[in-house]
Amino acid sequence: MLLIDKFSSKPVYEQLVEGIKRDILIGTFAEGAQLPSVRELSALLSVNPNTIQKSYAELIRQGVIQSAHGSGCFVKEGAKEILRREGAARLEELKILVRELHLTGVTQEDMIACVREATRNDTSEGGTML
Amino acid sequence: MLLIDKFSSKPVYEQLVEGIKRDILIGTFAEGAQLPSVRELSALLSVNPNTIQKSYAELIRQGVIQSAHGSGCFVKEGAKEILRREGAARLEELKILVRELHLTGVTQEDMIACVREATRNDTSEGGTML
DNA sequence: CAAGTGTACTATTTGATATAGTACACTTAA
DNA sequence: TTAAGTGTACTATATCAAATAGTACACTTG
Repeated sequence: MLLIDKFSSKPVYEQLVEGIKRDILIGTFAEGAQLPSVRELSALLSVNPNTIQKSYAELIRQGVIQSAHGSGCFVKEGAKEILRREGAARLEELKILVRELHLTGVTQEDMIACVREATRNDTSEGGTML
Repeated sequence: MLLIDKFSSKPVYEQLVEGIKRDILIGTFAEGAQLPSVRELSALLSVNPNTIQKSYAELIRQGVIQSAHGSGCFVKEGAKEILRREGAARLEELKILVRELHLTGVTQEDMIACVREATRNDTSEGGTML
């Protein structure tokens, strides 16, 4: 489900980090599962191996995955819980956006309706790539 | 109320554009009012004049302000209406963020509560700078 | 005329991003 | 033991956006 938007303003390595996190949350990559190797993912996405490695290093730094030197990278046990806490912290982002929209005249009702609609269980909506 | 975060990942000129828009919405800069001159704002914010000009040019492009060659830049009549329409279009951003947070386990209720709280008429909360 | 406006240049610097290529240490399975 | 596949660590290079610096010109206002 991993998809890279070559034309996005967001750096590729960042898209990868977010995409893999999403795939962990929705179960595409289960806890304990092995991730694609640096070279494999590089070839699959036509992205430089160094860029893939940078993404993996960032995920390791964040405690979401771990690497076993000669064997591969794996999703850490407890990764989903970490990502959930992270999401809770991002409520602040939501608050800021809501304040901005409110300034422009978007009503509370419109925004609540938007939240309701977005939290319907739509099975669609993409992961990242792979 | 204009504030520039020198360490933000967002470019200074972009912060300026957003900040001035916010100041127009909250009335710090009324429609028809004259904006600070390029050189004045440059000195005030310790930002290069070229950067200020880039921001003004962008605001002109968006139809929010207009310039009178030797006399200054002014907020266009109808600017607030333009910004309101823009805000309505940004509901899509809200939807995307809500979906992301929902994935991480943040509940619909939590987010609705967040919307309610953020749309309380708090007089605080800053503009941009100046 | 003088001071203050916007505007248009060119040049330079800086930092992040990404690519390219090579090399080494480790693990796993044949 | 060997070979192939892992992660990891380098150096070098290219590119691009962003920002600064400096200069110059046309216009408006008093």
